[in-house]
Amino acid sequence: MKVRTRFAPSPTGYMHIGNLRTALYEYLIAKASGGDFVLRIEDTDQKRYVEGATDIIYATLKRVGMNWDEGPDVGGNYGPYVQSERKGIYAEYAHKLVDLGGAHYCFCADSSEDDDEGENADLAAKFAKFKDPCKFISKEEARARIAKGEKFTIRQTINKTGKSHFFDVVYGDIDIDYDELDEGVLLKSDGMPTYNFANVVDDHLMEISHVVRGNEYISSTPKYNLIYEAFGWTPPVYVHVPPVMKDAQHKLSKRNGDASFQDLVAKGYLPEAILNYIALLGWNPGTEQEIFSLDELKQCFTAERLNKSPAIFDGVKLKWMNGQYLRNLSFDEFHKLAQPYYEQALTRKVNLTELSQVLQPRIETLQEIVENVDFIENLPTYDNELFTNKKMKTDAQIAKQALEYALPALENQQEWSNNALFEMFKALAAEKGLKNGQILYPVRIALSGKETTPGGATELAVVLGKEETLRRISQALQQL
RNA sequence: GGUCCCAUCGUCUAAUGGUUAGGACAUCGCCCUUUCACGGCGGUAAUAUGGGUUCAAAUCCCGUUGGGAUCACCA
Repeated sequence: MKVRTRFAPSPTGYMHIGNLRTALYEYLIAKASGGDFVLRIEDTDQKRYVEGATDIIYATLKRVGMNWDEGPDVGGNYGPYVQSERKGIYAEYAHKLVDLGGAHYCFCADSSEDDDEGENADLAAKFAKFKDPCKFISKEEARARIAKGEKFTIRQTINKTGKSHFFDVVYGDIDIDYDELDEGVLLKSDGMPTYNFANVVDDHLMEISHVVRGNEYISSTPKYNLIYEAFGWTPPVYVHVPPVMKDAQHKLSKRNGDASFQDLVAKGYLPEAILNYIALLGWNPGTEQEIFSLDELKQCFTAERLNKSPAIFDGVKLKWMNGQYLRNLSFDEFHKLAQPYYEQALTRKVNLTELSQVLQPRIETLQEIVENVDFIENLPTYDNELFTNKKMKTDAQIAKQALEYALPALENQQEWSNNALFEMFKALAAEKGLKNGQILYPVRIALSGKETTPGGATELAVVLGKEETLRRISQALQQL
């Protein structure tokens, strides 16, 4: 049997990290065996629908290279792939389920129109405890009332007692008492299905073989199995995954202001690095390899190595990993990705090629470019105390001397490259009886006004260009 | 509260009865070095807890504690 998985997000806003990880696992399970990855939009709750949300889903999946074989935009043999367009299908199956004894019509008032949350909870408690009184209304009577125009829902009927059992790839054998199961609404009074019904009907009709979803669905899985059973359908393989956490107590969520995929990209993280990092949040290959491309993940992913316990999202490690990806980029790729950040931070014309060269091994997110190049745009005012450095054996006095030597030497310098400048300074230091650092350190301070900089004195000189270099050294000499 | 699930360094995790409990991030130290990084080398650091079972338990069983999920006309 062909493996088919689906990513079935609700278009309610941003792409959350947890969602993306679930999508990744679904994609990998399918692709590990050459199966199909299906995209289905679950928009049965019109109240929560957010305009543009599906575009974010498309864009994110495409950006990380997770291409879907079937979906609303690309079509397929099992469409439509948007649930709101499948309304008629659910209604048909829901009425059929009533005939099969797996559901019943219910005429209880819609408590969701009630603003009082307390009453809402009371009603829920009533159903949980006594089950639904409407289940005793005969089908004939119910259909007569519906024919008269009375509002209704279709509610699941659960008459079984004892324990239900199912196997989950991650959690193993799970037993849940049928008494714990609610006779929940399957088809709402507006004719739309609830998730509880739509996902079963769609997963069956779309021939989904593996259902991958958050472990919060474990406790309702027996209800879905009852529906499969009533229809005579075969349930899918279940893969419930633990949540991605912000800390030990809280899930990662947009509501808490936690970063979404697009937030991270905007902060200068590479999509490949984000994907790599989240793949390892709850899964490991069984080897010590940590850096994986999507293709490599396809090669070695197995759902059996998925973890049971929640994983805390560690931004520090993601940063490290992003740094690894940045360093593995070819120089040209890095330079290209850096451009927007240069445009944002610099108006002065400088040697950007040299700048990229010094930045690439130093930064962990592209956003860090901005804070690293501030001194290039505007030389900060600095105290002469900055020239004092114990290890370099310099102070303001030595700096003044060193810069006085350096200025004419730089003026005469023809080849303005890192190597040439470095050789020139070395020779100058030797000639004047100074240590290399005693001349290079003051030059670097004069050029940057900062204690730490990306790159050394000569690299900064190349970045700034001859004219600006001379200007900044002269300025330093004036204040010394 | 009922039910279900989870529990190895600070964090992500490896070890499917026998390991000096391994790796990575972070942290600390050293080396490299024109500052800072990068890179290299090394250190600190974990089986929540109490009982069993076994020659042997991180690993199997039970309890405790801690945490999470669920109990919607949301998904």
